[in-house]
Amino acid sequence: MPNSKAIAARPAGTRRKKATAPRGRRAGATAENVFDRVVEAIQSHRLAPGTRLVEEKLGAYFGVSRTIVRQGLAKLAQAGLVELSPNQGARIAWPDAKRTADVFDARRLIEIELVARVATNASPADVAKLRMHLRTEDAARKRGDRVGLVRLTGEFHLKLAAMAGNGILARTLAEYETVTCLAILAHDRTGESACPPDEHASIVDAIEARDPRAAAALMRRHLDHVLAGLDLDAAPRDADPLEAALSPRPAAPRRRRGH
Amino acid sequence: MPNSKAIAARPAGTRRKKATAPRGRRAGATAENVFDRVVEAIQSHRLAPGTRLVEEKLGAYFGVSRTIVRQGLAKLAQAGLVELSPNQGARIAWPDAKRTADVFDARRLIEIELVARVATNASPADVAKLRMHLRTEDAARKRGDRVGLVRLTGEFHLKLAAMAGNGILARTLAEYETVTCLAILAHDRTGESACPPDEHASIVDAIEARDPRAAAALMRRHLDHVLAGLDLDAAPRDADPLEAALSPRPAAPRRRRGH
DNA sequence: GGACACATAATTGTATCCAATCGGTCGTCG
DNA sequence: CGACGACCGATTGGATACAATTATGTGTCC
Repeated sequence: MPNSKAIAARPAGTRRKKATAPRGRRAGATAENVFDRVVEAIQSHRLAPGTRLVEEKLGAYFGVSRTIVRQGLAKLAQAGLVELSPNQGARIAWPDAKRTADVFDARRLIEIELVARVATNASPADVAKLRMHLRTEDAARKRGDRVGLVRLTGEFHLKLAAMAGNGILARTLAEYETVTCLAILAHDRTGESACPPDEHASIVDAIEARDPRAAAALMRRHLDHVLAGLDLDAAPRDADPLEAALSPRPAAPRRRRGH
Repeated sequence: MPNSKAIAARPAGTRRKKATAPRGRRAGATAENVFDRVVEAIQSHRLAPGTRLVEEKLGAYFGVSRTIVRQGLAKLAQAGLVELSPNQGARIAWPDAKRTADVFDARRLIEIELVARVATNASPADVAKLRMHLRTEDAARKRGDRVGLVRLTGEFHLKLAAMAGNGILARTLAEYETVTCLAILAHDRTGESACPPDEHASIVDAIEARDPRAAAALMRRHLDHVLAGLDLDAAPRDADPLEAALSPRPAAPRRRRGH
């Protein structure tokens, strides 16, 4: 029996004390929030594949009602991050070998094309943005911030995709990216299989040199390397049952969207 | 892949009379059901882009509670078929020119590759299945069943994608397909822009001949033709407000699929 | 000791209720 | 006569209550 309430969950005035009181919408306690936090927890290796997600527990952790949790879970399921079986609740998905291979195959197809386009059309500003990102990645690496690094290396691919100008493909790739993250979690053998250090840099070099061929080839090799780092035969291992995996967030980057 | 359960319109009596009545789960009255029926209504041109979808109305039509309707709408929104603005409810999406172009771009990228793979690997059984499908398409065309034809031409692409063996890409393509359908609805100038009659057949020919290059080229041309048939400058026109578009049994005969 | 049957607890699924919000209407005032 | 503002109806957003279902534990019988 976890110490459910223990988490100083909501920083802002949660105050759900009085049922008759402002029972209306609480800003910030939305389904996207649940989604983001679970995604982040996955990326941070705090939530392992296979973990059971009980609605009420999640609600307690996040300080929201089951209604909201449910919406979040639905989104997560749609994104393929969570598996939702009829009367048995949700658990973090465990991408099997086939699915993992398929995702990488799909990414290869899409990203090779996108990076070539970027290499063809990228503005100096774009290149600068990528270089800046690389520096951030390096900083995280130096600092030994593995969690941050995982997130950042993922974002690199997303930024690249966004530069290609096709919103739909970028969105699809974002989905794939998260599943990739999950697959890495489920199948990494070293516990360390983030993207190899310099490959992103080489790709940016090729982009700056306006060499689509090279950029495409590098991207392909890069993805192949990441895939090669996985052990697809790994059997599902038991997951810690939610525990305090989500509760005490260290200084949260917390995206404050809208404005 | 809509598993249309051929919903017999609920006997309008929504029975919210007594709370003690069979308030439990009614098989077949699920969120997927709502999703499928709306998708089908879109494909059947019964629901035009821009149509406002009022939760309670939908619920009445489908004989389900708002809870279920909302789940369905959430899925539709996730799939990009419905736009969900914060306090203003849902309406059928109206893909603008950019979005439409992006979808076609994405489809080109993916389908060219997939069709080439199929042309490389297709078994005789696969080819037979495609030929069979072509016959069904032809039958619908001969019979003047435009609604059925729209659905079938879409399914052709889906079946092809499934044969390529990558489940993820097939799923992504399925999403794109539905959005394509929406775009066609929103921007067609003739009211008749289904896939040109013989192009599917040529593609199958190329597959049977095991000529990936040709298959890819034909697919590209095919998609370009469909896109060319659209008038992307078309301004949003007002949509009939849901009307009896979905309701029990208005004008539309047929439907009643399954058995 | 093991398997089955039943009671019980935990959890999910759905309906319903109430507050919040939006859009429009009407009335008042400048 | 037009503009602004307060009401009102319609509709969405969210929490909760309760039914349904699955999971778990216990006792009995073989």
